[in-house]
Amino acid sequence: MSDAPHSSRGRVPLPGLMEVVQEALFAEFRQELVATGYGDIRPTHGCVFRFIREEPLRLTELATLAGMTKQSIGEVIDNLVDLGYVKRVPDPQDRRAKLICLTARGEKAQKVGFGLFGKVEQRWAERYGPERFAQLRDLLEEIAIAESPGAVPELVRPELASA
Amino acid sequence: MSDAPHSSRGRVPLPGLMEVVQEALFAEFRQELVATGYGDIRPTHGCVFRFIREEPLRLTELATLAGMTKQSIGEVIDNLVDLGYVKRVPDPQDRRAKLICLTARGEKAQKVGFGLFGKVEQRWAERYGPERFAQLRDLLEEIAIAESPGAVPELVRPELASA
DNA sequence: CAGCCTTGTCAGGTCACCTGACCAGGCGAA
DNA sequence: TTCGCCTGGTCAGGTGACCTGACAAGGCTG
Repeated sequence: MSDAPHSSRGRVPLPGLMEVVQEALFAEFRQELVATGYGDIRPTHGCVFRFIREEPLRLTELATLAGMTKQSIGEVIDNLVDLGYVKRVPDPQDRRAKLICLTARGEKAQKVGFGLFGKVEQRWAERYGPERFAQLRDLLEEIAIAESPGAVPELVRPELASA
Repeated sequence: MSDAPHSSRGRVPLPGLMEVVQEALFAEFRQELVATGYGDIRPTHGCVFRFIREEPLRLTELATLAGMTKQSIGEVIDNLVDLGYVKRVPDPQDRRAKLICLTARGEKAQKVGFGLFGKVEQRWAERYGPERFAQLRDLLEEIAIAESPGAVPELVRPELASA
């Protein structure tokens, strides 16, 4: 009782707080995605859509970028192939390798998805104050780069975020 | 190219950003926890430690608070019983029910855990600027309450956060 | 062309959840 | 008081998203 606003006692642990906010944000995105007709895209699929751009990537490269094993990424890709969002194309440079490419449907979905991230974020910015929200994002970006170098390739390789 | 700092293009999607920050924060907590000798406490166990205070709770109440099924919470409790952090005590009020109580070891672990959350947060605050960091927390709290009423019982029932 | 490294796949395991079925015990109405 | 219904907890089994280990097909270097 009579805790100062930012004292150490009586505070909700920050990780839990971040988790509920992140979940709410993602849920709103997900809802939009479903409403747009892409309900078959699950959160796990993000690890593929995030990284493939103009030039396709190999499964192994994708695994490294996503910080997952080849097997796990392979399973996600199997799934996306079944759904018609990506295809495996034999790599002309190396007969062992396969290039993972977005199909036309996949490219469209990716564009829609990135657009919805922006839309939801803008909505939240208006809801909670553009200035404060911009500060939130700036600090989060700063922390992300400082704490997890390499975990945010889009920040290190900005060409990845150009979609 | 020549994007304004906060334009909609070329931005890392916010949910991903939050995820890496949250993960880094939690990893630092986890590391401290291990270093303090509580390496056998896994992230899943949080759903029990978070909610039990002076008066013990029933499994069902715990499940509701945690937003999980009775079965899932039951499994977590089984595990914590094996580790010696909690015990099941028959409820004198209702012979069907069992009260979930922290053992002495469990209470100590809980106290240490909450302390470490505070410690890590304070370290981050110093690292990134106490003012900015306090603003971050404030906005996150505001958003959490607004977006997920009920998902942060500690904010709604502040007595839960008094440890 | 022999031996080693890389690419992707197959098989199987784990962890953190879930649903469905069920029993023991409480409780209100007949 | 006892019958039928509701509730607390457990047992059994399933799923999704990862993991490790083993391996064949193909490239690369001496």
